Amino acid sequence: MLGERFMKNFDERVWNLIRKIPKGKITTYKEIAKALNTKAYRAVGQALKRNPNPISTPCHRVVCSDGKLGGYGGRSKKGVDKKSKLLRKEGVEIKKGKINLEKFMRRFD
DNA sequence: TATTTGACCAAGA
DNA sequence: ATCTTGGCCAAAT
Repeated sequence: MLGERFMKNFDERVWNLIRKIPKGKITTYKEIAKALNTKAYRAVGQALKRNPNPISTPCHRVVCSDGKLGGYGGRSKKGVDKKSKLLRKEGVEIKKGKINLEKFMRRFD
């Protein structure tokens, strides 16, 4: 994308994508990497952890490819619980700690 | 410059 | 269903 040309670094591209996820939808670390034409799944997680602005960047909408939540605010149980709550409040169903990806995934085609 | 560190992923000795 | 392993890549140390 031409718009991407002016992006500074990897982290910022990740944050920008996340801001596009609407309430009630989620995406995975892998999908983000794919959208950026890279295989840096892990680096995506790191980027979220380094998220400078949790207010404008809804990092709770990013989960693992197997439907499990992944981490939030360091990978404490408490953080994940919070992530779970936020998602439910937005309408995302979570059964047995997992999300139905088919149903809630936001794709970046 | 080199090594270490992850909020990951997929396959399975 | 859970755990281990090797691979992956950018940032931090």
